[in-house]
Amino acid sequence: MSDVRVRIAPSPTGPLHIGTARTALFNYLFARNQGGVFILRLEDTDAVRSSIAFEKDIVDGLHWLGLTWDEGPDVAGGPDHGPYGPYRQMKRLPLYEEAAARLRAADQAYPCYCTPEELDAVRRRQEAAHEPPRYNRRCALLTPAQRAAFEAEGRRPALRFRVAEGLISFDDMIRGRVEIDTANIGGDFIIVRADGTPLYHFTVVVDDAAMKISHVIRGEDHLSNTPKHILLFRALGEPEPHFGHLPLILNPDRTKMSKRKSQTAIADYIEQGFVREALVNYLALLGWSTGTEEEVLSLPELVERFDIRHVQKAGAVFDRERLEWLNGQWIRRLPPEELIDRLRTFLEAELEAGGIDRMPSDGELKALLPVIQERLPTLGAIGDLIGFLFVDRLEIDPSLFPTKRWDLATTREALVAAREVIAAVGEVSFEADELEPPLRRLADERGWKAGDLFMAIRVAVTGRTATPPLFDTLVALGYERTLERLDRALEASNQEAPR
RNA sequence: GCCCCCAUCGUCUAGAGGCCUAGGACGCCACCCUUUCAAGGUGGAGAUCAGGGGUUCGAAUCCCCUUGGGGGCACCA
Repeated sequence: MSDVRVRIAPSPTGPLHIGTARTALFNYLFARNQGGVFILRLEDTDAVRSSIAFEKDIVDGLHWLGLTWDEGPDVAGGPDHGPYGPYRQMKRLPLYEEAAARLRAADQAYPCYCTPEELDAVRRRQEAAHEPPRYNRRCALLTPAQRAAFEAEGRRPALRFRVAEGLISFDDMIRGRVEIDTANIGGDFIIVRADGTPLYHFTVVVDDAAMKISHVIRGEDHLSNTPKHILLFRALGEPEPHFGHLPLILNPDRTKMSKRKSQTAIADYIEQGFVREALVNYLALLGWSTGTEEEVLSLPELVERFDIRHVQKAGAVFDRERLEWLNGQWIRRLPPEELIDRLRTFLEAELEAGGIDRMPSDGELKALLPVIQERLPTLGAIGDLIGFLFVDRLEIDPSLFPTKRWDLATTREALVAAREVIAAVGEVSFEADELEPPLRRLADERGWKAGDLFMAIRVAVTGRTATPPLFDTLVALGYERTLERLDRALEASNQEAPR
């Protein structure tokens, strides 16, 4: 085993985001490719916004994607495992307190009595003067007496980290050498709130150090924050990890992907019937490529080929069409039993929503599978595809009758004739191969185009113009119901246009 | 505003100085297959490699500038 240790550190302040999922995936691919360790750590120090429901969404979502981690919590709200626990920041408070005390004792951090309102006013003034927002260091050199005076006022101090002057540089695994002057990072920053809870930039460093994280792979939005982290690692006397900043996932307008402009919750993709194989495959190829022309790759294949040096530097627009194409690819690759298994949830939802009146049996699904597997862009499309087979009473949109190329009289005449032919085939030999020849013959005899006849039957028995192949559909419907629906369509069309 | 990052078809990308008349995929268009819809097959349109300067015998590839885009600058993560 290598000494590679990477982590995904989501905060349970929202549902699992597509960007978080991709960052998790890249960390996972890197760890597995290198024979390293992949860790899940929950950054829940924002007590106001964090919730167990979001934690569940995140943990479940990562599991759903098929990612496995070696250390951390396995279940929302449940225990965690691993030699560097606990893996929830709110349970690591003593660690941060200890680290903060050390920085405080070494005067690398100092208490700041400025109120949020005061800081806001300063920031506003700087903005108005076109100056970069930056802490004015009012509390940086307070005397004990001044501190006592603030305390007497009842002010509770936050703890601020002293930012040293100088140039910070590091070799980003994706971007190469990056240099940032600490004069440009906004001045001394707060590491512990007035209420004693620690802040992100601080906890992330304390934990990455404590958990011996070797490579920090995260989104590019953290690139500018990296000097803060490096400064903290140094102040704490800890070795710096390697950093790698992934390109951002973008909205169609090329801004950072957001809930407002894109669908960002993994749960929504799951609910719409995207399969994990496709989502993983797609996300891996957003910002990375194998360097070959391979496109459809499983998680193990991705692990095998992953190379962080081939990760793109520029942001990547999320292309839902391409995801859907990949989803179709993977649905077609699923073993039949597996597909049926995954379809069940979606059929149940369809039943729940009243789209169908009964659940198809496994046998029925299995028989239908060959014609639906290549027609499903998402699992959620199943109701649309075959729902008409499982409704008790079919409603036909009157605008579909007569069919496009025929008038009502011809349509009705055709249905009457087709009903006779189908009835003559009989229940025993009700098979696709038995149905097609006589119906073709019928069209021939009457001088109709077979396609027009088939369309009339299709609309009559399914209520739709696009369906799986007609004869398979009729067989799935069954002898009795096919005749019944033909009769009803004839009745309905009669009422529509009485002659 | 300041700092940082980035820049190849509409989109995701291949490209590590000559293999590039820039390749693939999605999407789009046409044709084939075909009872509809898909799937599949074949072909096509689509990028003067953001622009301009260098370096070099030779640049999409290296350097600089410009332009454009993005991100960061919280007692959020």
